Amino acid sequence: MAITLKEVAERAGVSRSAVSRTFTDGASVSEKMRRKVEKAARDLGYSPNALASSLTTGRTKLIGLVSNNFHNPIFLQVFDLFTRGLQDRGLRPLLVNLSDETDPEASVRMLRQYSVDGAVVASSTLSPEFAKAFRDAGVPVVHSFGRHSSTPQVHVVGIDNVACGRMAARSLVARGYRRIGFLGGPQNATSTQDRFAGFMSELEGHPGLDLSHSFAAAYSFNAGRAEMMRLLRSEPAEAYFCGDDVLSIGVLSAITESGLSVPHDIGLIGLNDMEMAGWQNINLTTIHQPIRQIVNSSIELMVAMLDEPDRYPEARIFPCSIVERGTLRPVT
Amino acid sequence: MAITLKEVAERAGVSRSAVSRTFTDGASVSEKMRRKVEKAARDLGYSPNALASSLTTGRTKLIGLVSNNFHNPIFLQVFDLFTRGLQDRGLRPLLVNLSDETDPEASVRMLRQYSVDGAVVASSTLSPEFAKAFRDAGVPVVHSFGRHSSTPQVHVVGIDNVACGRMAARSLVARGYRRIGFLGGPQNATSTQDRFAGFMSELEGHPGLDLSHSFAAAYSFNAGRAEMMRLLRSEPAEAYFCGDDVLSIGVLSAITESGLSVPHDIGLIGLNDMEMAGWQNINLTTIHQPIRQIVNSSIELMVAMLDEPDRYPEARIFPCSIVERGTLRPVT
DNA sequence: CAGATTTTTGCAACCGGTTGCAAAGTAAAT
DNA sequence: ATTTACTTTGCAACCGGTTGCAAAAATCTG
Repeated sequence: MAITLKEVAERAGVSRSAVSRTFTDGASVSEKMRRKVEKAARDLGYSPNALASSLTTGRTKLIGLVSNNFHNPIFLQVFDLFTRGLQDRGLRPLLVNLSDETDPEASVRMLRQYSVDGAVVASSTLSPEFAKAFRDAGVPVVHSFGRHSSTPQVHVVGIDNVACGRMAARSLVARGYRRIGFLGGPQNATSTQDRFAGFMSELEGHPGLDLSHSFAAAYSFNAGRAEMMRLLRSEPAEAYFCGDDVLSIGVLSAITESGLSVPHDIGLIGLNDMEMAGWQNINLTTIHQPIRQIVNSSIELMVAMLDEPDRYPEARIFPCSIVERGTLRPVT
Repeated sequence: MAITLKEVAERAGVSRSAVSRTFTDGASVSEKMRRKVEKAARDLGYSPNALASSLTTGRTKLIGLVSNNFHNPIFLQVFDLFTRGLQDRGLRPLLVNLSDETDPEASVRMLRQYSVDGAVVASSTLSPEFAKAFRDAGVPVVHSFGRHSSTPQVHVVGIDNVACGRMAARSLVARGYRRIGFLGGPQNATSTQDRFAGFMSELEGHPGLDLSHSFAAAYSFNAGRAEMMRLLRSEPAEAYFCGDDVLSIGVLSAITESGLSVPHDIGLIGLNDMEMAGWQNINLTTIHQPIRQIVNSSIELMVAMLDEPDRYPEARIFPCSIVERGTLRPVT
């Protein structure tokens, strides 16, 4: 077993409180005492037990990092940014993989058992109610990549997917496309729904367009490719707004495999601007989602909430912008 | 604050031990008592504090998941498999992102403070000494994707990178390539070193070959592309064994951008068989690394070690195999 | 039904820390 | 040298559980 406070105290010939205090900053300890204790601690190789102290302080510095996006490459970056950002602030990410779980109950219970100081729900597909379950259980929560709302029930950090849908629509119209398709991710994902709604509402304002839409089974290469293959069997649209980049790349693959070319035969615009979209052999025109800012802002909010748990729920929405690459024809 | 054992005990009119026992399986409690306690617990919404109990039981069910590979897409799958596998066994992954950290000391200390039951080091670039530091600190550890050794100091699960290098070499020779290059990942990564050693040792047995080698700055698209661009400025080899798939894809991009074609002008073989390698617009010939088995086996080993911490260190090496796709010319 | 055996329960100490409070020690002020 | 004010230290209770042990209750035997 590891060295305990008591052993250090005995070795240094002081009380247990004295040892505790030298390892608590802001506590009252004389220089002489501190040196004595630190020496003993060093000799013994002592390091304080964070969990035992959490019992009395009520703080574990554990943060639940809850996600169901373990298949989309952008989430590797998301995890990278979250773990580094949290670590830099002395917080520890306890990772929860929801896979197909949609019921928050089990995760909430588990995170409460481990007394996490807070939870970050990082998902563009889960509903606001999912995140709310954490709040209701008394766990401070921020929903990253969550659904935009002007009156959120929990802290939300992300983008306005409806506005993104509109932006994509405008850019297709501006390029003179008339037969326009929406090829979304899974239909039950909030991000899909919002992008779809924004896209369609913008296009409704433009008469004479020929609109269509369909949904892929997942945000994945294979789902995008399969759905595009299906669309190619009848007459496809002139241009598609795809649910996200990885879906777009599958679509791209399907199109070129069929002997058609992009953007000559079919135009394509994605969303996310993942690293791969910029690879020269993909070169996807897409809408940039400012991931780094979203993650950092989420962490800031989380940290703020640790001091002020009842902070009024806030939505932090970051603007997106189109990154012009090679999968849409130029503006006429 | 959350409901405590004591409150449940008072409500049920029984002792605290009784409550504790109903939530500890294998403890002696009568049916009547159990029902009484469970009712009270339900009424109050009680769930036991895992960390408080860890104080006496000495088990937290926390497992440190330590990695420095937050840029290689295959690690998203690795994290997915690890988190799910651990969760399924009632264990909780505490994620540690090393980024450029190569000194284990800080991570070891941190994980000890949180009393993790064990640690998984998931990295193909860190040295065996890194993992050993955990063992030396009394933290049961398994090194996944670590360097193969017949006398390992800690449990290692992965592949034999030397053998993979040889396998790649043989396949290039069999296809009649004579001017052959090794284009590795970062030179200080153990996986790079081993693949290089195996590759070269095999080729040395074949006289009359023209060998070359170089190393990319990282296992990344951009590093691969940049290094290939450089090689293309003088006379490139006929075929390359690339450090890994994501590197290969960058190399592929550089080649086609230069107006050359694969495998007509230059052949390419990667390593990992990541999902992307199978995408029809990439179609990379590569060596398959059985990630799922490696992760599952690592978890099994970890679980075994929880009961038997002094288990003799074991190396579990899984065979790799070539996946033939479209970036090498056919065997002559 | 008494006695022996087994099961269930509560007491109290413990896990590794923290912290309010009062006593002891130091330094400053008179 | 006293008094006053402030700092440092230790005591003891507490955080939320677990567990060995012995007493109490239930069950089994003959």
